[in-house]
Amino acid sequence: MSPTKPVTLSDVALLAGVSQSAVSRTYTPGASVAPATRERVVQAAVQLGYRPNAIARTLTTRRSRMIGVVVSYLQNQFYPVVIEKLSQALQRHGYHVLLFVSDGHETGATVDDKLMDVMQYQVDGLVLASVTLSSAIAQGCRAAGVPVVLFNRTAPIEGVHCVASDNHAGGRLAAQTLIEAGCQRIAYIAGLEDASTQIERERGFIERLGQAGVEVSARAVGRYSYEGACEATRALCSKAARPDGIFVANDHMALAVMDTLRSELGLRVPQDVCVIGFDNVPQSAWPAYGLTTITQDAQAMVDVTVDLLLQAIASDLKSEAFATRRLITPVRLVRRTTVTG
Amino acid sequence: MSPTKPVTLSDVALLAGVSQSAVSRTYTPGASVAPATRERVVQAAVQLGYRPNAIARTLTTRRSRMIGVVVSYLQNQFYPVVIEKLSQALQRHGYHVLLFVSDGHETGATVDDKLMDVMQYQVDGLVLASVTLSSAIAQGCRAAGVPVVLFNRTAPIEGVHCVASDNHAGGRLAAQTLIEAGCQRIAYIAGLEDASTQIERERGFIERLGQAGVEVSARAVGRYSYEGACEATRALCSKAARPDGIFVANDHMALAVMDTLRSELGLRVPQDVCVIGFDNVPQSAWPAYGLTTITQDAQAMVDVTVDLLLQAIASDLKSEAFATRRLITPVRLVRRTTVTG
DNA sequence: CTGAAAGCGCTTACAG
DNA sequence: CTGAAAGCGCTTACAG
Repeated sequence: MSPTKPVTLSDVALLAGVSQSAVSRTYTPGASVAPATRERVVQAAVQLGYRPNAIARTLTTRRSRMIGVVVSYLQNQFYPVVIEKLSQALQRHGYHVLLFVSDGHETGATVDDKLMDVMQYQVDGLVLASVTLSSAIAQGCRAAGVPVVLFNRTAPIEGVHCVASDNHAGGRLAAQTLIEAGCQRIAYIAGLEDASTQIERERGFIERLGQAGVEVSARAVGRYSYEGACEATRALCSKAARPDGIFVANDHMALAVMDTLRSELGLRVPQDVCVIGFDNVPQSAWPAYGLTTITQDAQAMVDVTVDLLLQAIASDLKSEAFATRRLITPVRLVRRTTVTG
Repeated sequence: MSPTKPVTLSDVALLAGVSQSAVSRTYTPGASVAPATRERVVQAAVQLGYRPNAIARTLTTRRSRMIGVVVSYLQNQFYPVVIEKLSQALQRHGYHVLLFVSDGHETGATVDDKLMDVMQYQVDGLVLASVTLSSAIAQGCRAAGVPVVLFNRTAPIEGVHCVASDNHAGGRLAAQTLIEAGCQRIAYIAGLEDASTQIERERGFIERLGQAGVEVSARAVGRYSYEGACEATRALCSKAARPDGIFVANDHMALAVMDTLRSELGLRVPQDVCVIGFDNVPQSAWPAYGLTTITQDAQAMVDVTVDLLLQAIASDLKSEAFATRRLITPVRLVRRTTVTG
């Protein structure tokens, strides 16, 4: 099983008795090759077991057909779902994903450094789906000439595209749902303080609450992690007047909130406290939770992202200008069992 | 924001007033460059914002420092965990992962075809963590000269390495646990019939049961999916003598089994029926489930995989022979609340 | 439709 | 320690 040395284009040309150009054109869609020539090339190619070298092609065409995607916390099931859909959508267009998992514990500088590695692979585009990433990096990548889209996140950076759902409207919906359920002491569990998604959801929530003349009775920070959300729940419920309704910044944390409420604090959901989340991850639908939540349509977000990327790449190719896009996907309430009414 | 044309090595050489070789050596660890030369190169490089082109380097060195990883079903939380750990371990060694998500619904030929795309990117190694993949593909990739390791799976293919946990011992442990709990009618819910992992777990299970003089009272196939497991549970419980103990081929399905048992069938776990899974995914520890399970140490499996890959790549470099490895990671019981006793 | 030639951005013997 | 040159495997004007 000694690795045989790879068959190259010129090997094929030799065997087929044609020029390298002819072979190359045979594998370039739309190039002009006589049927007879193509036939001989193909025969030689299969005989030799020829596989074009995508790396060499990248060097000459300056197109790698690779998209860098950066994520951080895969425990939150929203991200695996996104990776799966994104990867499949990209594959359908002949692209592949170069994955980069940023470790949440590292400092910004380290992450940014390692991310620059990804740039060295000449990715044709970059999707940043990590909340913890500095905005500087997005700017840096864009400056390097690669289209970048922030996924499930926004930032007012010229040239950096964003795809997110309507977090503000979602926050409002959550508030309304809790109000209509008759909750009196409404609390909020935040994600990471400076995440745009977190900020928008909270803003919409507070705004709608305010319109009904109610204020958030308590607030804790769950940092987007399961453990953090458990702690936040304990903190909230140790107060004098425990909340009877909680909006949690995402489902992943909301599941932790429910676990803590029921198993640790002996409280019933929704009888003692209503819980509403955001994202609609697969587990939210599992009977053990039946979480009422605001749906974020991952498929729509992915489709929009791929479309955007493809357009941006095409524009780059023709050196056309391509305006910065900030795309917002609609959101809707999914009623299950964790909010009364 | 017009994409500036990238700075190349020769730009740096020009500005620094040295040869390309000098610049190249400055970025090649261990190459001999005079400190003064290096200094001038580095200065020119930062001034120009130079980033080495990993694609060009790959073409000359024949090492891409990319590892292809193939997965299929990311709903099963075991895989996101693996991807995260694998990606991070690889990054630590200067490698990156080219991800390929195979769609479970496609036919083998289609998948294999698309997988061959990944090969065109000259990956230095391949880890196949998809149950549904044909073994032919593993063989094909290996023949192309790339080290391949089957992850969480085994196959007796010369030259194809395997990393899996001790599924047979795990199956035995599950049987023993159910027997000791006093279960009388013990059932099994299988994954995908022809998956090696599925087969080994079941074999160990049946073997240990046999030693205690008991037989599997019922068996259903869950196909590794949540929905499949729900159906399997219904099928099992519609029989005359419903099982009082179930070993489920993995945790992802076991959670579905518990949901169906409790919410749909109104049965208590473990009072009415004991449930034991395999993998120890994060959700199994969540209070809503508290699933008793056989732990598969993902970190250990990943570490072993990376180690193996690195060794195989190094051997290839020196054109040394490298014996086929089949590595088995130990397994252990994690008692929580779904089995009595 | 076809081929010869240059070039993509690097690395690596080979001399010096 | 350093540089000139060849080469990695492809694509792409440019002639014909």
